[in-house]
Amino acid sequence: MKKRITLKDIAKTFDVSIATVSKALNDSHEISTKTKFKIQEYAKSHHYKPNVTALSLLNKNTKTIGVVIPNIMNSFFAKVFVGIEKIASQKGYHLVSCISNESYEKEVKTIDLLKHGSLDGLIISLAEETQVKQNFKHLKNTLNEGIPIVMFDRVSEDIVCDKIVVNDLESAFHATKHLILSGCKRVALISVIDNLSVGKLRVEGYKKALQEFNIDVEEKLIVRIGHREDFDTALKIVLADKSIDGLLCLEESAAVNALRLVKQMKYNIPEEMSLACFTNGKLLQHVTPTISAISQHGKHIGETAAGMLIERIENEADNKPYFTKVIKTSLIERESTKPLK
Amino acid sequence: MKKRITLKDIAKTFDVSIATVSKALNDSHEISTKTKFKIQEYAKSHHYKPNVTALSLLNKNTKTIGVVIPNIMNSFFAKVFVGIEKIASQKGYHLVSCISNESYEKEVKTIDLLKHGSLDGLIISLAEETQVKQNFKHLKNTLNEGIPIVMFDRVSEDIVCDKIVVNDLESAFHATKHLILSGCKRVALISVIDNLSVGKLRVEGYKKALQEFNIDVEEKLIVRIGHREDFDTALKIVLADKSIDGLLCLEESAAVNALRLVKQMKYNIPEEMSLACFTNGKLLQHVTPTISAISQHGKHIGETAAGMLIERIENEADNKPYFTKVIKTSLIERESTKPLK
DNA sequence: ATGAAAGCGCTAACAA
DNA sequence: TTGTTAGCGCTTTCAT
Repeated sequence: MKKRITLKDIAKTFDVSIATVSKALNDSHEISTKTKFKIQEYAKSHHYKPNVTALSLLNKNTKTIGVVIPNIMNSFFAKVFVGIEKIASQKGYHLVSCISNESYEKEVKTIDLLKHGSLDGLIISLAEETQVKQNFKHLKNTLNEGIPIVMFDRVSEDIVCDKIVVNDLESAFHATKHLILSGCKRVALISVIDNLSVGKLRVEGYKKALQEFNIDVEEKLIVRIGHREDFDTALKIVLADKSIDGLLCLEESAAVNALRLVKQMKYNIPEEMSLACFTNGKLLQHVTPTISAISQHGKHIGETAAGMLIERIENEADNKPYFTKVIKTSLIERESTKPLK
Repeated sequence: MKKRITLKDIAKTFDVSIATVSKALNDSHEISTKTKFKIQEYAKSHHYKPNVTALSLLNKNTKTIGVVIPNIMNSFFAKVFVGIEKIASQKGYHLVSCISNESYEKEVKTIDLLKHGSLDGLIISLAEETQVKQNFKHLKNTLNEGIPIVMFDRVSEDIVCDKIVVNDLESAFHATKHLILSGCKRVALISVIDNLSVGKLRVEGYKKALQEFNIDVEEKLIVRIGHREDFDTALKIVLADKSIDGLLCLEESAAVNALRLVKQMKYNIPEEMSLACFTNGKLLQHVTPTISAISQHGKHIGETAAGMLIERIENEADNKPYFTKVIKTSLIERESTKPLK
């Protein structure tokens, strides 16, 4: 291992003090032009670069942001990550990333590991298990140590920090309303994320829309499917009720699976069965028929999150009040829903 | 910002030296049981955790691996990332990740930034632009500074380090052979990645298979489509030749797009037109008909890469010869190809 | 059993 | 204009 060159090495070469070299390289006016020149030349030709660890220790900042994401194979989170990465790298921050895999333990472990001196801030969307457990000590500790946090999507009211969410309730309200206005008489809701804050909000929005049209909320039309249960079986039971003519799925994979089943059952889509879902992933544009979706603008969420966090990190002193930013979703109409007249 | 507690603080509390506290917390036998006990208790109750930056500076390691990936929205790279993350976190390493976005400049910039003291090793798949430019100074410098690199998938012979690739040539050979054996008379190849090392190898494999069956290689059946060109137009021109009855696509998105066009043209799939492609993403299982694919086992590649790198980092002294590991792909047959008799 | 001192690589206040 | 010193938080010899 060829050792990297340090200030000390340069100092020895020119028989000057380390401080002189430091100042010369920082172009200090205290140093003579001649000395500066020769030192800078030498440093450049020897590829001197300051050791960032030493600088971190000195400045107590690491120009590093931690990103904790439940699952990178989920297109929403992947998009958010892209957004975060874009802004962070623009502003000269590194990303230390962890995939919590929906596990509380992994989330806690990483954050614990990260927060001790290697992190200026944290961006996180809670693991499912964490939202179930409702145990947020690890995050509260992090905040207590002065490390700012920005939460997105899966957030918790218990944690006082900046947040970015979409208007889940309103989006579900809007999508349900759209289904009804397009002619659906009985809309069922399919949730495999009833453990999540966002899942619950979406159910609320669905109910609200029904109420607006004076349609009774039937609990049996709200299908909550756990990880252990068999999705196909659960859905088939519901679809035994032939009067159902609309499906609101709370995320992408449920929609794609539901589509497969509905096609199997020989429904005409969208005439006899309409489908809409949350999260606008690639899949939805490529299945047949294509599925209408609520886009959460993941990349934008990521960019906003990184922006807010870096703002917070670099203007710590300001002590601005914490803020929750709501990103508006958009409904993208495709073949699985009837157009409004 | 509540300051984190340091050894100094503890030392002051008990009126002992910093060294004593350090030893006590490391359970040194040099320290009396009594002293150790009270110091450890105090540290625990005050949530003392050593500052990792200070330790990094001291130990010259950061327990951090850099990961440079061209595009995280690509399911192959996402899978690799998951694999890397799994092993790295198991072994106590953090991941600093960068999305190069296929840009040479971004790749160079990040690596330059990262390598100065904040990285024990690097895992990278080259950006497209880097493979075009064939300029690898940034990587050679990194190696020269003693930072080990593991390259995967898009590698270069110019860089002497550990590598992980799939048997691209052989896989294309096998897939083409499969198409021919299943009855295809004229197989075309669609590449939107002809700039990449892997793209070139796959073309070789395709040619080799034709030769094995004494079929003339027709250059016009090898369709190379650049980013600027319109995929649909280019493909339609080729498909004007109605005798083509098989398509080997070098990656997922080309296959999905080709499928769409072929369906538009009212071909029966797979009878009149068979389709197979590289990279086994989710999309392929959800389109109609489903598309046969060559799985590169991305997660396994990631796991292997992380394993090799950490091995290298932790046993630097061993100076083992560099090694290129070849991961065997598997062909997953779906509806877009005819079964072999 | 405990402490002093040096050092990891760097910056900055203060001296010379 | 240059150098000395102290210090960021920690470990590790080498005294005591």
